[in-house]
Amino acid sequence: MTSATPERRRGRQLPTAEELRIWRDFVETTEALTSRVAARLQLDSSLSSGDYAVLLALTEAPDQRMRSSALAAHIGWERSRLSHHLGRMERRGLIRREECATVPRGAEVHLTPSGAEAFAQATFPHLRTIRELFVDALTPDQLRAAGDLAGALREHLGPRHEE
Amino acid sequence: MTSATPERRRGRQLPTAEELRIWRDFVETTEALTSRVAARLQLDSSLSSGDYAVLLALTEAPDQRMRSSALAAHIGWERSRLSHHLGRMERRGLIRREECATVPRGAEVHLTPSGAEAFAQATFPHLRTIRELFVDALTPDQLRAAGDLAGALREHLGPRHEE
DNA sequence: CCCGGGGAATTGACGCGTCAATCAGCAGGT
DNA sequence: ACCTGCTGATTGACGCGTCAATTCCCCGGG
Repeated sequence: MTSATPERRRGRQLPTAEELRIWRDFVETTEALTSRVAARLQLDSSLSSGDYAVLLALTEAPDQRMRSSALAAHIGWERSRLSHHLGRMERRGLIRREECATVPRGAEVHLTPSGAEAFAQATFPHLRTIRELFVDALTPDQLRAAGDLAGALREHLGPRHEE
Repeated sequence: MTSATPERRRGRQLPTAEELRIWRDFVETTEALTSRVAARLQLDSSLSSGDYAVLLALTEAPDQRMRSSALAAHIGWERSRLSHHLGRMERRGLIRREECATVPRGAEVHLTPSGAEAFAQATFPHLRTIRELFVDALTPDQLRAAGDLAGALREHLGPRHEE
């Protein structure tokens, strides 16, 4: 029996129809939102969100360069993902990879002038998009709630980081 | 602080640092969440979220079959995306495509027994995952807030659906 | 000197998404 | 009949992600 103890139906049973509805709504909406933001970024500047993340990190890095493993850790990507992405970005001239003197087998990622330029051009419209599609959609309360939500979800997620 | 112009600083300026922080938190967290849910689904049942969405729609469809355009509309996918995905699913024997008698050039997507079976096996652990990673992470208030948020964002997003 | 590890990074295969073409039938108009 | 155009669906090219090898180099033992 599925005890209807007031305190705890959580943790044992399946989600209710209402909870499920919220889940689907939530997922579909955030997916739509991020894909719209990404599409605008692409239109405005020919950069993907991934490009933007990399360029942002490099722009803020001392000397606009970074070891690729440090970069991966910084933006929370898997190494191989970054490697593939850097390959594509290098072809487009946004970054450059150089052998690193200090570390054996260490690659250093440099921001090129054209990469810096692309980032500089992109950032203003991108921030505006975030405001238009996210911030402006929400009341101050809802915005706070979004922050809370993210915190709660992340906290719940973080611990059990692998089985 | 952000100018408290009575009228509403919305729509003109860039997001504040705080708003931006919330945005990043929100996006990163939801991305982590959905990718974890997808990974679990994959582990438990060898289905991707896309597979699941398609199988769910077909399972609920009268006669477990559906015109592919209707299917695309139902789950909100682009036609070509669905086409690619159905190709992959057909190779795995989850669905079957047949020429549709009534409509010229119309393809009808059928759920195969093995597709139905896979869905049946997948759904219970998947719902449990949703409860564990999403519902259980939130208080009832936060859950409601998530629904509100989705509603507000979707509403703001929906109108200008494309130019 | 050779050999087994181990860390840093890359590579390849493959699934997944998007965009832009393309194709097959079925209008209508002239 | 012959273009024009429409809708439904597929295809190809390419970017993106993940997982499982693989490479390179260095280090510590034997």
